[in-house]
Amino acid sequence: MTIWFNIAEGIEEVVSAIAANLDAFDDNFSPEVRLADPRFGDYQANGVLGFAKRNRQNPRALAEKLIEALRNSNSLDENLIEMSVAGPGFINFKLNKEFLFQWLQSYATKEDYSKAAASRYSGKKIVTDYSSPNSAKQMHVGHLRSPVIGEAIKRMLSYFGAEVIGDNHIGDWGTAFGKLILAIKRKNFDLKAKHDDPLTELESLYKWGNQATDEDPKALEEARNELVKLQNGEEQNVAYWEAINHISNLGFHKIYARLGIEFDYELGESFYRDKVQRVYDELEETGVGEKSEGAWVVFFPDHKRFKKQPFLYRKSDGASNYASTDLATVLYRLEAFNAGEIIYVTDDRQRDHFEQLFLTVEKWFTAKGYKIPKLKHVYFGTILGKDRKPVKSRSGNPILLNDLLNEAVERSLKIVEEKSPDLRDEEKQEIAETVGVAAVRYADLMQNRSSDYVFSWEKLLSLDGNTAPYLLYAIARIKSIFRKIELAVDADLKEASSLETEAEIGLARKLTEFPFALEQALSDLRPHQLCIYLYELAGAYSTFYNADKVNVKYIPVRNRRLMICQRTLLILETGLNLLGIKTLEKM
RNA sequence: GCACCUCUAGCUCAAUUGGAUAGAGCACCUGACUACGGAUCAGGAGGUUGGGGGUUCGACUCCCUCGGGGUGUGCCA
Repeated sequence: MTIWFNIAEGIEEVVSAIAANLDAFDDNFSPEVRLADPRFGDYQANGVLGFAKRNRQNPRALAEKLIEALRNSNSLDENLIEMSVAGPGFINFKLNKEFLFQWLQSYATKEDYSKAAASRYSGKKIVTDYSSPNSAKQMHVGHLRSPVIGEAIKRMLSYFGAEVIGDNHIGDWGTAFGKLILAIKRKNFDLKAKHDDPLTELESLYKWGNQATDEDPKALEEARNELVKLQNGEEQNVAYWEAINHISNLGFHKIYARLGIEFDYELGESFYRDKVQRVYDELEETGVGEKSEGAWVVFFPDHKRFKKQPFLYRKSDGASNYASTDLATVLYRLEAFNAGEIIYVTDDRQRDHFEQLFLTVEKWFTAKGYKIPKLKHVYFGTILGKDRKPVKSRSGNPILLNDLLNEAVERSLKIVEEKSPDLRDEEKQEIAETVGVAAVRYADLMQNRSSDYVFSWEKLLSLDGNTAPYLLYAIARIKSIFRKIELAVDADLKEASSLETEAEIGLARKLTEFPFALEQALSDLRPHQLCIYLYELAGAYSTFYNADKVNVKYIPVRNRRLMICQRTLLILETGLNLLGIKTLEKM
């Protein structure tokens, strides 16, 4: 019998194949194999219930029929997997310890894992669009989720074998620059002079410009003119614009470096400024776009909302907006990258925009006969304060990302000094940096992305319970055991006896669930599913660690426990790496 | 106004997408071997899943309705 990497999927296939040969079932039957409550088994097939209902049959009898056919076929070795019918028609599968042991031996190395996983999405080409901050503004807590979630999704897709491009679609073009240039000119700000904190100064210039244009229609007119001059390539404004972006990008990349966020491309909105004309032309030529109230828009007569609320892709003054550049971006990603799929990671306030964008692309590409990439909006909840309003610090400004990370690292350092006073100062500092940054990232990732995000220092900086340090600690203890025994963590362990204790079996069972958890996280693009799994795994390890001593004298027992430690380490490190979180030797 | 999202233990969140007795962390209480790192583990207490109705073998999940909170809604991104 095959020892499948993803067990649920393996059972699913076997059951499907058997059902296909039974008269009682037809093509509409799907076994729906899921993880089961441990009281009943390891996996359960729920599909018989739904199928019986749809066809007005007795589910229990149908399940009996299916299980009998399964037994007769010998496709599942009953010495490895026990099966039974329960309740109204569930089919339960119980893996015995010999199966678990064989699984652990079949998938032993990093290469075994990545090879098994990479078959899933191989051949797919996917662009992930994440972070995408606006120039001339500092990143604050509101900018945390997109890069953190986006990086995790990119890495998971890549692990599954897809060819993934990470693109940072920086907001470096648009009306903000008119206001900024206005402010620079009126305040005589010297972009080339030395400034202590240039990005902060740019941000306050922008605020000044924004206020001025709000209060004074003449200033607004002037800002528009500056923008038009920039868009027409006027030399001085282009020079301002370049300097502004240079300063911004330096600031952004300091944060990315700290968080370990990596992009393949950073094609900002400005990159598409000479590509929007084609969008205008093609939308007009195909009749997808129309002129309305002076602007160019797309209506969707069949849509309950967008028949009245159009997608505005060219302003009445002829200028582009972010809809224009987003449209041009989709086309570029199709033609330059041959993207089969594009994933946007932004907050949920942009849901309407992306829905309209996707609908427009569909109409437009259909009319032109272009291949339509799969378009997905991976949205996340907004960051709120305790008052349910967008989060602010005491001064009224949002908390800066850099300050948040500094605080996290500081708190971690205190704990390191308390728990591990013997380490060198340098080492403590490095550990604190890793732990602090990991805690913040994990706190963000462990929460279902689509719910709103209530910011609290306490939550993002927590170091107890379901947090990154808990996972890192499990890793540090495993490594410590191997150091003590003076054995490499990937040493080939012969003479391992088969699993025996409750804690060993519990941990082994959890280990085999990794592919299922990963699949689940990826099917919905929800990294928190992986977090939940890793936390449960670390929990099962801690239970095991406290219950069964690893370094015992009797080698067959010691080796089987070491083997479980190795697999736990492998999965924890792989999983955290997929989430974009660095791991440690000691802490 | 219209549309969408949301409401689960004191707090912060899960719940395998309609499955079996709704689970974790924090906080609180009780315990743990001088055995490999106690940033740990074992246990306890804590629930009318916002209210009401419906669909069915089965509902936190789907439908209706009422209420609380939030977001979006033609020239910001």
